[in-house]
Amino acid sequence: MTDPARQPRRLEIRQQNETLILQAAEKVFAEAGFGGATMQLIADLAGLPKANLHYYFATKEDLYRRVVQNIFEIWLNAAQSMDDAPGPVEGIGAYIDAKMDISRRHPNGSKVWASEVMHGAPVIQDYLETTLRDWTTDRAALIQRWIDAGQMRPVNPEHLLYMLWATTQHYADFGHQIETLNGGKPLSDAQWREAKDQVKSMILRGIGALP
Amino acid sequence: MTDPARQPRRLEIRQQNETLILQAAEKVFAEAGFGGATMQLIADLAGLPKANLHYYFATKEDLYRRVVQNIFEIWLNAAQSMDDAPGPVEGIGAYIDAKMDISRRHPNGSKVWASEVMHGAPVIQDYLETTLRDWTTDRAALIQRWIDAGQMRPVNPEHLLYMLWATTQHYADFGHQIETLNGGKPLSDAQWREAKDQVKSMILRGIGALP
DNA sequence: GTCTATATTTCGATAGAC
DNA sequence: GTCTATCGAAATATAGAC
Repeated sequence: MTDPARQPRRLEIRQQNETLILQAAEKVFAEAGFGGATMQLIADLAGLPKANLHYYFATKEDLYRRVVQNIFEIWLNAAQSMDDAPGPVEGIGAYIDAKMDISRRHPNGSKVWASEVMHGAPVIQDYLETTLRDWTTDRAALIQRWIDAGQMRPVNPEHLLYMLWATTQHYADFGHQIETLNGGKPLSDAQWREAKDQVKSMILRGIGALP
Repeated sequence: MTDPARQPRRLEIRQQNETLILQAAEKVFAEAGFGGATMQLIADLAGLPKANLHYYFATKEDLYRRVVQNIFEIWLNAAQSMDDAPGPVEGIGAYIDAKMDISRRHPNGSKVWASEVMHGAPVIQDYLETTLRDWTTDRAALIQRWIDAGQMRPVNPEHLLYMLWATTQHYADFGHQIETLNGGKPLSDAQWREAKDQVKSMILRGIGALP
């Protein structure tokens, strides 16, 4: 009777349903935007009555905020790869690899983030001003140390970071356009490898870290 | 009485009001998304009664479609700069200059386009499959000729185009994030020049067109 | 061509039985 | 914790006088 496998505790039920709802919400918010998404669509995709969504998330905005926070944390974790590297080839190369992998595996999260920022970040402005600003300052300093050590050309670190974000996230946010230009078919495994190689090659050469 | 300056003809009234509505619509669609935008918000911004919008544009989607077409044509015109150039330094350099200028002067149009593509291009899919695909094929061939002539490294032309679009449009689409990281202030004239120089320098060196 | 009033639909959110 | 029924607000779009 108290076997968790047969009779899940309240907490486990809550976590399971929250995850289910969050996955459905990410997809619907990505495809329709915040304003275009409806609680009914999310509920249908999750296979739950609409009222249950309001039981787990008080408002549509609460649900949306959780979706945005998720992708932000995924990106922050991926950035660890940059910190332990001995130089830009390894550090920026690993960061590009990680960001490209996320664009492939979490395209919807990336789109929700992009949409949120494009609309003026009404919900996560505090993240931009605290966590993201601190992260950016630290990584700009790291890049500057590589420049001072002669490991790459003297570029503006902020604009390099913008280029890294823009280029890698483009494969998620504009994935539909890329797919259309690819004859209507998603990029294959080989094409994704090619994309990563091309992005790394052009950027690492662009900053003088590779000959 | 028939003086056009005092007594505008019907056609002129129509064009004036259409332009007024389209400008307001671009701003509202950019800030709220298609689903979040309301005809009332657009009407208020244009200073017209809501019913007048439906007199000039039958539906919200018709109005939206016109806004998306506008930015697309602006980008196509800007691409002329690439065609007459003797090589990648001049051609891609001029294209980056033009795209960066558009990101600064038409950030809302860029955001509406980005949002449309992110949501699967429900309204302008035919543009992607015809005009954009042809444009991309032609420019990829142009880049390939520069490669064959030894004017740049052998990169994948499509991925170079993606990098150009991503990097330049990022300054419009993620302008709010950039502004926040810039201390809450928009980029100054000097900072926009710096951005253009950095983007051109990194990309042109990345493709081996500059030493 | 302009504008007020309104029809109709749909949404977010909640009440209350189970 | 689940679900049906429903409320009240807000949206698109239109009717019809001017």
